[in-house]
Amino acid sequence: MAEASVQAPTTWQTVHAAALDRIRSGAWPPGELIPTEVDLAQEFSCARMTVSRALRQLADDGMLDRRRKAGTRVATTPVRRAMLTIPVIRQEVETKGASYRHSLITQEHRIPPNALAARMGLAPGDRLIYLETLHLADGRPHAAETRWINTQAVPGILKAPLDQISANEWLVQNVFYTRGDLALLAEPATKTDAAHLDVREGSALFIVDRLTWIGDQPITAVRLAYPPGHRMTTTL
Amino acid sequence: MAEASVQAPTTWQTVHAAALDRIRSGAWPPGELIPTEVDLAQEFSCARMTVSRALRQLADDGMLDRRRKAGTRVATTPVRRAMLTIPVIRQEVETKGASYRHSLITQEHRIPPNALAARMGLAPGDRLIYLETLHLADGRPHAAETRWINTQAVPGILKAPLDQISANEWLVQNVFYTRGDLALLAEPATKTDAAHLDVREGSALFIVDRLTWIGDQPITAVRLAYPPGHRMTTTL
DNA sequence: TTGAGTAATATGTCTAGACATATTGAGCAA
DNA sequence: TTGCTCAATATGTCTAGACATATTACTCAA
Repeated sequence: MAEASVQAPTTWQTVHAAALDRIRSGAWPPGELIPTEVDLAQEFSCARMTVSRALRQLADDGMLDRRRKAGTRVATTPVRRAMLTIPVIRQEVETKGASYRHSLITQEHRIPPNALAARMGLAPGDRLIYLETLHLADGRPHAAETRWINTQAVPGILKAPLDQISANEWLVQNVFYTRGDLALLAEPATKTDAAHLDVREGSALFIVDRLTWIGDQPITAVRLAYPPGHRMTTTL
Repeated sequence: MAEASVQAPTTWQTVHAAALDRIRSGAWPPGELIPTEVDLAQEFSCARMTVSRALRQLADDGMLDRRRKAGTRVATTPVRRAMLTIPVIRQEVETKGASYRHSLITQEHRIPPNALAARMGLAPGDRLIYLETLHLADGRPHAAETRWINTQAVPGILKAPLDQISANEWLVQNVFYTRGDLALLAEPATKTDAAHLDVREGSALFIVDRLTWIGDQPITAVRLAYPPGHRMTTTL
């Protein structure tokens, strides 16, 4: 029941693949101006929008630089961009096949250190919720969390049973942030870290530092400390 | 010369913004099925493709899950994805306003450790180029690089003057990889790290571990060690 | 020579209609 | 009940033409 070979329609994926191939093979070197959408549409016998869709995708992925009138160029620094997914910790643990549990160590109202208050744009003297939580995978320490929450931005948190649902999860489920700053770094374990994670003081910890906002209102500042051996991985 | 207020055309950005607002405000809760493209097109008095463009953008950003026939739902786990840009180290240094320099410490052919050979899928006994490079910002250590290069995949590297141009830069300019695995972690400084970076042995270093491929051929494996205090930052 | 004004041009987007494709769910048969 | 078939449906994509917009390149006057 073989169909006669009909002229297969050109999809944007076809153009995308062809263009990517030309970039990779060096036919279109970095910095080079590539043919216009109209030319490519003619070459591939398709509509200009089809080409546009393909090139936009490549531009989104950082392979091309596009500017009106100026045309489309191959990116000079082939952008090496990595997508890191920042999971809810429960998921992070459970996708490893381990069982998740968390334990609330400290919960109190406290005035944040000046540096943090400044970073969050708070008036001096403003109190925040301060939480210390230990996340466990199969009963073993997975990460130690230190968190400050701005109750003015998230009043609902005051009624949340944070010993049952972690602040991490509660916030993800209840609050959409509009902006977040993320920093990854290494730090030696403090005495507290060492006690929580059951490692020696001064051990090299992997730290995820995050500050999230709704508009210009700070919601929460988190420091997640992972014990030695933890790897945050991704594919480029 | 004020124009009479003409019916402004609805752009996909309008729909995008409106949809995002509904998601954030909770009008479209997580997991909820949102109206179909046809309905939204009617609501916003625009073509279906305009709505489609807007929703596709939101889906790309992880805010929506779309499936044919099943419809479009608000993502239950609002994927928090961070884009990390992995810069060429020269750029990383120069955007800080510092002057870049690198120094080649070791360059030799060597048989890689078994673990690495396995990870790269090499036959036992295959030799690679082994490089130790120190990257300097304003003359001070910025990062210590340990790199293995597969000459079979990149024969051109043999002719590159690696004391003048860093392997990092040479590879970025000359080789397109098709896939890369990236890991971020913390490690205590080895004796070698300590000497290169001028820190105490055992200090908490931020490590970027990368393995890149062309098709199924491994190109290079890199370990970049950053001294304490280094932060890799991004915005979500 | 310089600067202002203008035409040319490549990308960005919208439209309206059409067909493709995956998936669901209903109806029917074993 | 279980499994199969088929119609319904929402998204995915293509087309052809039109207008919008940013930016370059050119022209001409001060």
